[in-house]
Amino acid sequence: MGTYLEDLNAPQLEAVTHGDGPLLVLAGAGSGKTRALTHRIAYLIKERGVPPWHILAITFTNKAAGEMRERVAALVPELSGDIWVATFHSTCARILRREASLAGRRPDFAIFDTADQRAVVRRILSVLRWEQKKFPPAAFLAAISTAKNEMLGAEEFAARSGGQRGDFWAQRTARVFRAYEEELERNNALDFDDLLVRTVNLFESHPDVLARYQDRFRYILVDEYQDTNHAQYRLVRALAAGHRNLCVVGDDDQSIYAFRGADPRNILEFERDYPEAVVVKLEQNYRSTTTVLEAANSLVRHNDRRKHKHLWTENGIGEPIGFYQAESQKDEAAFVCRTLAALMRETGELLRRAAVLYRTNAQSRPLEEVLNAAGIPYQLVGGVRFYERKEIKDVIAYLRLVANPADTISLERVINVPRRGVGPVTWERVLKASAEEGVPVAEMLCRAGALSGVAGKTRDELVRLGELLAELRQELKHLRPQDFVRAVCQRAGYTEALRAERTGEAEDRLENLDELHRLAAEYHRATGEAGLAGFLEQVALMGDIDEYDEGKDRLTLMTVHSAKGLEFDTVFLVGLDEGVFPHVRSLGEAGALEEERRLCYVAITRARRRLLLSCVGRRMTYDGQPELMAPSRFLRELPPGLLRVIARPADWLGGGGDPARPVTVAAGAGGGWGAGVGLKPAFTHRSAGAAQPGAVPKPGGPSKLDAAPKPIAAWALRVAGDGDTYSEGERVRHPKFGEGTIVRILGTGQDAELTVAFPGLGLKRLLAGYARLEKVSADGGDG
DNA sequence: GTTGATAATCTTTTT
DNA sequence: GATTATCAAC
Repeated sequence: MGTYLEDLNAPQLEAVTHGDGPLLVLAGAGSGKTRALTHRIAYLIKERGVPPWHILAITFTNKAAGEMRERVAALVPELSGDIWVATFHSTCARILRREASLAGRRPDFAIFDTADQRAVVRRILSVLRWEQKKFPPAAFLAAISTAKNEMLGAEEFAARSGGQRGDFWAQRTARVFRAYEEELERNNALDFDDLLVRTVNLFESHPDVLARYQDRFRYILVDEYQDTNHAQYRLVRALAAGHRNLCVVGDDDQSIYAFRGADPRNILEFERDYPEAVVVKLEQNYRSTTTVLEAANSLVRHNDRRKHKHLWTENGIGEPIGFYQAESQKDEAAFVCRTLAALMRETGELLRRAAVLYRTNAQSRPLEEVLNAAGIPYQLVGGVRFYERKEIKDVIAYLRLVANPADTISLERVINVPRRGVGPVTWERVLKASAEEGVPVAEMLCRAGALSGVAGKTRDELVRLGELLAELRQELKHLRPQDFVRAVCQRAGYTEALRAERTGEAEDRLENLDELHRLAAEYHRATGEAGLAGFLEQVALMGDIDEYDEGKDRLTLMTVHSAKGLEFDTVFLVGLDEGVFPHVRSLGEAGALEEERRLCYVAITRARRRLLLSCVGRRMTYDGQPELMAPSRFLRELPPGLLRVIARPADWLGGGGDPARPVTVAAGAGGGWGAGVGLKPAFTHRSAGAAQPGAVPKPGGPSKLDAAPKPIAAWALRVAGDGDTYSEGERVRHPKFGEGTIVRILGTGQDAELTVAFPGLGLKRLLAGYARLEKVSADGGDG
C-alpha cells in the first residue's frame, strides 16, 4: 500500500491509484496529476497483475506521451509488453489503418495538416470563382472543423443550414464543406478531425470492431480531460463502455483549447454517464511557492465561470514576483538575459530549469536575437517548426506522393520544385486530364506526353518525375524510410538545385535535409518499419521533433499553450500587454477573455520558485509606427503585495544593493500606469529567502539561494562583466563570424548596439554587452 | 506560358 | 517581417 506514493505523501492520491471503476480526478495545477496517473498504471501492473497491453493511456501531446512512457518504465523496470500511450490523434490513426487493412481497404491514407486543408479550400474557392478576400479560407475551415467536432457530416450540415433559410454564410459553408469532403476523398486523405470522427463512426456503427478494442483496452486513462472535444468524448465513452475502468484527470481552470473545440460539457457529462463515478479532488499543490500560487489564485478568481477550487501548498513563501516594465521588446529580452545572468551568478541556476513563455509565436523573434547576441543557448519549442520549413515540406510532399499518388496537394507543391517549367496553366491541364481519366495525378505525369499543349522540356521533365515516383512506389515494401528520403532528394534533382544556389541559406536547407534523413533512420530503428506510412503519420501528427535534450543546458522558449503540463524553476512571462495577453481577438467576448485568463493562470503555475513578469508598453506595427499599449489587465488582478518592481535588471537579487530594499523607481513610469495599477513597493520578502521552512520543495537538495556558488558559465560572466568600450572603425573578432569592422555604434557602454561588417557575411547588429567580441589589436590578442 | 519583381495585406493558441 | 496578389518582361 502506498508504495508508489512516498514522494507525494498524499493519502487522497491513493484514491486515484487504487480506485476502481469510473474515476473523475479534478486536479489543480501542480497537484501531481500526471504523476498520479503514472502511479496508477504502475499499481495496476505490479499489484493488480494487469497485463500492460490492457492499458490505454491518452495524453494531449506526443511529448507528454513520451514522458509518461518513461516514467512508467522507471516505476516498473520489469515491464514486459507495451502500454499504449499516445495522443488521441495517433491512437485513431493507428486504429484506422489497422481496421482498413483488416477490411481489405487501402490503409495508406494521407493525413492533411492545416496548410494542406487551406490549400484544398483555396482550390475550391478558385473553382467556384469566389474571391479569397471576401471568403477567407480560414473562416470556412473553422466552421467545418466545428461541425466535424460535433460529429456533423457535410450533408447533415447542409440540411441543418438549409433549414435556416436565407443564411448566406451557412449555405456557402455547406457548399465548401461538401466540396472539401469530396476533395479529401479524391486525395485519399483525412484531416485531423477526420481521424477522430472516422474512428468514432467506425465504433458506433460496427459493434464487433468496438468489442475487440473494448476487450483489449480494459483500463483507460485520459490526461488533460478538460481539453477534449466532443468527438474525443464520444470515443472515450465508446471504448470505456465495456469495462468502465476509466480514469480521467482534468482541471477546468486550465482549459485553454476552446478554440479547437474543447468542451467543458465533457466533465459534466462524465458524471452523468457514470453515476457511480468516484470524484477525487486534488487541491494541494506540490510545485510552487505560496507566492506563485497566491498570484495564480488571485488571477483566476476573476473568472466567473468556474468550479470553486482553492489551491494551497505547504511550500514556503519563496521569492516575490518580479515585474519589469520594458521600453521595447529588445529591452525586455535584455532584461531576461541579464536577470538570468544574475541568477546564475547568485544561485547557480541552470538554464534548462528556466523558461521564457509568451502568448504568440511571433514574440520569440526579438528574444532570439538578443539571446543569440548574448550567446545564451536556448531551445525554441514550436514556432517555425522543423516540419514546416520549406525544404522539409517539399521533400515530405515527394514522399507523400510516393505513398499516395492521388495526393494532388503535395504534387501541386512540388511539381515545379525544382523548376520544371510548369506554371498554373500546365498544372490545370494535368489536373483536368487526371480527373477525366480517373487516374491519380502522380500517375498521370507518366502520360504527360499525351497532354495537349504540354511539350518539349516540360513534357520530358514531367514524365521523368512520374516515372521516378512510380519506381519508388514499387519499392514501398522493401526500402527503409531514410532510403526514400535520400532517393527523392537526389533523383528529383532537389539537392542538386540547392547546391547550385551556393548561398548560406541553401547550406542550411541541405543540413535540414540531412536532419530529415537522420530522423527517418531513427524512426526506422525504433519501429523496424519499411515503407513510408508510419513515418509520414508521425511527421503529420508530431508538432515538433523531439529535440528533448535534457543533457544540454539550454533556456526554453515557447508559447504558454506549449508549456502546459511542464514546470520550471524560473519562469519569465513576457509581453503582458493589453492586446497581446490578453490577445486583441479575445477582448470582445467574455468567454474568450476568461480563456485568456486561464491561459495566464497556466503560465503562472508553471513556475516552481521564481516568476518574472514583464510588459513592453509599445509595439511596432508593420509599417514601423510604434503603437502604445496599456499593461495587461491581468497584472492588475495579481495581489500588489506579491510583486516587486524591478527598475533595472541588475536589481533583481540585490545586484550589489541590499536585497531586502524594495525598488520603487519604475512604479510610476510609463503612461499613466503606476497609479492606476496600484503597484506599491510593499514587498517585504527577503529575496535571499534564508531558511524559510519548506520554501524549497526540492528533496534532499540544499536550499537554492544560500547554496554555495557554483561554477559560472562563461556567458554569465560576460553579461555581468564590465566589458570594453568600442569605437567606430575598430577591428573586432566574433567567435562565429570572424573578424570584422565596427561601422556604427548606437547607445553607450554595455547597452550599445554595434553594427559590424564581416567580410563575406555582411552587416551584423550586435549588443556590446553580450556579443563575444574581442578586439583585434597589434598583438593579435587571442586571449 | 512562365518567371521575376513589386505591391498589398494581416498577424493566436495546436493535434 | 513574411507571405501572397498583381503586373510586366522573357
